[in-house]
Amino acid sequence: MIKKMTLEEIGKLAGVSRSTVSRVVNRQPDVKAEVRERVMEVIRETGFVPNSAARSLATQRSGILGLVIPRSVATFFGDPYFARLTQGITQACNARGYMLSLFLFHSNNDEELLLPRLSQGSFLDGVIVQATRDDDPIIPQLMKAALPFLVVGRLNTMPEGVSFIDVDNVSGAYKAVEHLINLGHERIAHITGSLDNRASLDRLIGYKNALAAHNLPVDENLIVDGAFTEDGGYEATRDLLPHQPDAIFAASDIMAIGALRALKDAGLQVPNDVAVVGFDDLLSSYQTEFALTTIRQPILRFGVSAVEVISDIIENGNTPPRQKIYDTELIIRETCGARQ
Amino acid sequence: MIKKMTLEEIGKLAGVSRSTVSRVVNRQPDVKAEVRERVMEVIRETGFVPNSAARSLATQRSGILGLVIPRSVATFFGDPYFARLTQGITQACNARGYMLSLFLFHSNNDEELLLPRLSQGSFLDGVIVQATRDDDPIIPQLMKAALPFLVVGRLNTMPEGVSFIDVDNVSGAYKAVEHLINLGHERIAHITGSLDNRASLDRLIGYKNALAAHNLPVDENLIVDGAFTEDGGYEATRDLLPHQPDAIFAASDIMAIGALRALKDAGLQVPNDVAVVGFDDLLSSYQTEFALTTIRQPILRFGVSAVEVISDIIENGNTPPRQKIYDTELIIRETCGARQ
DNA sequence: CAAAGAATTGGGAGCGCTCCCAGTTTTCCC
DNA sequence: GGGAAAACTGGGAGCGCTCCCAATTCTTTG
Repeated sequence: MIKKMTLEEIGKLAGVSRSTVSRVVNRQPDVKAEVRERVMEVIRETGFVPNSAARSLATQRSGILGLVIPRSVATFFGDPYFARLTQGITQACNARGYMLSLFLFHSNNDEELLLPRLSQGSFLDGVIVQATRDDDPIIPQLMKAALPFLVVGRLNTMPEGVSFIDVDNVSGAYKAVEHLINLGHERIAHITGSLDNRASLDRLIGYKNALAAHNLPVDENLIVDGAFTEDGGYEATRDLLPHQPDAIFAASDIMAIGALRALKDAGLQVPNDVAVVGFDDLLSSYQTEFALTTIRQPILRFGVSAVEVISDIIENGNTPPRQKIYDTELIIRETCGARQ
Repeated sequence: MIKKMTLEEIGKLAGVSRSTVSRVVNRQPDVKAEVRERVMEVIRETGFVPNSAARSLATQRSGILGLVIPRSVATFFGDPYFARLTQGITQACNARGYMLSLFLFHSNNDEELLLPRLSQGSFLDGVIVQATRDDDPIIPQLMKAALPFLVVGRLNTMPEGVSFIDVDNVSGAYKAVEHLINLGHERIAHITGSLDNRASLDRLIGYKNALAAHNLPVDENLIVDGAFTEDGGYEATRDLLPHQPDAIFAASDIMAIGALRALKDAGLQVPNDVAVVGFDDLLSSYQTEFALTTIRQPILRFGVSAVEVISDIIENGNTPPRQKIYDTELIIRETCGARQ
């Protein structure tokens, strides 16, 4: 069991003052090399780590970032999206010396109780918030507090002056559909995610844009909601089959898997009878049964980038607001038929 | 934008001293009702929240718990197990007023750099650590630091005096297999998880115990490693089929899904030709294609309980070490055939 | 060799809170 | 109504650190 030391005590052991030890700990230049070495030695021997509360109090900085998952999306926390995002964020935090504090709101009550503590207690230097429903009070509340924050994803209508990072869902969907069109498909169906969600909406727009750009008609019978679940994708595909699509673009890989399964059960060949393209490319590690062509979102880099942006905001203020949109990448595997 | 206030300033506004405001904020009894009300009013108006660094410095308590995912298991972070566990933990943290700090170690370097800061900086009141490989240095390091901690899961050989909570994998597996035996099955196969893992090992023991208790032979051909993945379960099942099992107990639901798929592809009926039982019951929300009989682990409650135990240790010390083992529950659905 | 300048070091003050103790006010009871 | 006890309140000290400024030591240079 290691005794907790103070700067003062370390100083005594090394025969210098509190201030000098502080300089050594904080890597400030004005210390004679020989003295620095002596102090470092004592620090090494004692395993001294400065008290973070005292440091925060003195510097008005905590070195802690918050990751806030609002109530309205906390139920999706099991989604691999969050796992990856969190991995990216922690990776970047570790690299930059930030600690990460996780706020998963389960109830209204949680939000009401925690939000003020979180935004006012000067416990956090900045916050990364997952985008939520437009009418969620979190973002307005965060704006009122003088706390730097960054939204990951977007709302349908984004308040003025808010920093965010997001993926270009419109162009991602466009790429997927254009790829199918280039392969000669004409009756391209779309399985959407839940449409209360900006990402789903954007992917739908991209789908329609691509059809329009290639003079293909939009057939509403070929657009079905799959609710972002595998079963939803399965059911949607069953509904789609009577309308004879020759390709399906699913707004998520999970739904694409459901679609593939439905096609298999219906005795259809992929990609010969029906081609399939998904969206996300988050599943690769879990699911290799199908070699799914998909649109890759760089979620890991996304998390890393979130930390970079928020720390930029912390250092330099939120003007102008940072608004970054990441590109997606078409990953061609086998379900689209391009590899035959 | 709300100005950050101090106790002193709130006191001035309410016409009382710093100390009285402190008493009100901390719900101490010795304040006249009328004064208390006046102070509360000012706090409400100003949205005052006490500075947490100052409070931590004075009380030597941070109100923050750490959740540590060691490097050797961080790659599994996408597993729904962690999502659920984290949900349970955050839920309990929110309820008890703790903040949660997440440490996901990605590299050796992360561990070496962060562990001392984490255990010595008096930044955390206590730590919940996911169990890891036996030779991982985290637990020994945590023992050396004077920081309360609790292990979730178990190592193969658990150091003396360490507190942990775990699920009774042996009896869970026993229940699953006994259920199959009671249904009249005799050639019961077992798809194991990765065997470098205590949980897999324990489930294997439970499987063997149940066979032994009912005088059934252990046939090594009926025991195959499925590596905790769906594909692993699929492959394992293909390897199993030549040995004609009449039932399969998979050590995780994911592997059970793989098994079901393999059986389907082989043209076998479930449960008539082969019965299947899984383990976990964590997938229900994602996957409803098969009504899988399984052994439920109460992971959510597990997370909640972790917070309770660690805060008990924080308050009352780690003697005697807390060691709790949670029971599992057999969930009978359709793949076992009990419902026919 | 002295004076000026640069490099290094030490110590006071203060960050905002809690805790303790010494007042001060109120209440109670004979 | 007076004294003791109870209830309440205020202010000093201190938590361990950083930041600033003054003091000291070491270099340089004319």
